Amino acid sequence: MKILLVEDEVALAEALSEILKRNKYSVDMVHDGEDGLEYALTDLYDCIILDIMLPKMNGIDVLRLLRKKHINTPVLLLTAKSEVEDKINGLDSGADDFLTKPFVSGELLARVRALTRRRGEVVTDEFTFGDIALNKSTFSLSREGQFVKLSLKEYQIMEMMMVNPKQLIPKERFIEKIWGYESDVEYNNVEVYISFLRKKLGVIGSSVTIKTARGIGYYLEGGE
Amino acid sequence: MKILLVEDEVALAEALSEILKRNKYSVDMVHDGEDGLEYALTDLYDCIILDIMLPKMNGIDVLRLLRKKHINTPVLLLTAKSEVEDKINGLDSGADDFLTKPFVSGELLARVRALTRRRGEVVTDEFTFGDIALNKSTFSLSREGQFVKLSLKEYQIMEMMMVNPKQLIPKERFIEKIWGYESDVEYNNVEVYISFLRKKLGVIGSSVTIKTARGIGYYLEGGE
DNA sequence: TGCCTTCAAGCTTATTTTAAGCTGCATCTG
DNA sequence: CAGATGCAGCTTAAAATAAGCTTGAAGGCA
Repeated sequence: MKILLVEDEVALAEALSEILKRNKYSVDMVHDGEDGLEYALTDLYDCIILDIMLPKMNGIDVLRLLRKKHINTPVLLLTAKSEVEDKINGLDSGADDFLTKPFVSGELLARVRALTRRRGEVVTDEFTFGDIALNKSTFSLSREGQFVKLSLKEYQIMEMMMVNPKQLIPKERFIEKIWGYESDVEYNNVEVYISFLRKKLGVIGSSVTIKTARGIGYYLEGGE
Repeated sequence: MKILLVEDEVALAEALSEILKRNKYSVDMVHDGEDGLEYALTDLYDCIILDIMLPKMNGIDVLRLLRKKHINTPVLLLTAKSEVEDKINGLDSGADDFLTKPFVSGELLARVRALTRRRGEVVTDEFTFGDIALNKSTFSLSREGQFVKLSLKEYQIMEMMMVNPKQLIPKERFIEKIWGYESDVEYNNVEVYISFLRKKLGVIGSSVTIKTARGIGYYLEGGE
């Protein structure tokens, strides 16, 4: 998910970029309106965060030109407090949402999320390996139309293995990542969930199996 | 509102055409890729429904050629289940949306509506999913002539789920979007409204259900 | 007043954890 | 080499915990 950030206050820009990156977006950052326009015209972005007050060309004009050239990337405008007219102009020029400075990071993220979702494209929240697919939006495992629902922990464990299948994952790693470092859950707990998962793989008749590496951990196999 | 339907399975094509016509679209129907391309190039259509597997020329190629000739009519691609690669190819070639076979008519209509709306003109005030419709201007849920009124919060929650049904929505997301980021309403509040909505879905006898994903959130299911 | 919203409490149900007995491999010993 | 021993992991059932549901009541707003 690629975001273009157009903001001239360098400190703020850096901070935002940092927040976005930490949330798995890849961010391109420019500091004036002309650059913003040029980058945006590549139509490479899933979302554009655009300040209104910018050197060389203001955000509203950038937005207007973009829309004229049929770049319909969702745009989130940043406005200084209470510039109501800006908001109205922005809306008329094709902005999708506003954020009034100052704002908290959670709000920014929520809006970006909303904008990128609104496009309605296909959401492939799916990992696949061998003959199975792990679906994030329904927390289920499937194979050829057969489904089983997974519980949260089951899902997390399965996801870890499917991110890079065939990769051996030590039991500690599961515990660290899912339960946290200072949790004192026993290894047996992981074993229990592996057992649940094996059963569910059987239910949908998958050829994928969870292999045990004695003394170490688990990995996925099968599907070739 | 004019739609081009390119689908080689004649029975399916007839059925779709019937559904679309009943919803006030005028439909042209062709059964292979070459005809599809030729018709589409007239640029007469508001939306093209395009199967991928087609005789003479496949849907992806048709789409690619169209886009190359700057025909930007919104295209809804029909893919067979689990052809993930098709989806990726389709997206790259300029498709606007996908529908995976088999699908229900409500979903087809909703997507066509979304695609034709994107162009600007028509503003529908209804979301549909499965056998129900959510009416934006009357704040009501309906199924085959039966109505229930929804309160504001009920409506907002329902709308969020109907925008992309089957998509799991975390409770946080509801709270962020409906109550605001810094509100400290409890999760229980969402649960209460979900409970209200379930009751109202029951009242109109809908087959749509709100599924719980424990520890995460909710999603709509049903209608097939 | 009447509806909508929120909160709280008790209840129900699912998930998570613990614990115990079993299985099988690997090593040790006679 | 056979049998014994021990460890690691597997599986299951049951207990503990957590999440979610539903209802009723209180407060707010029109």
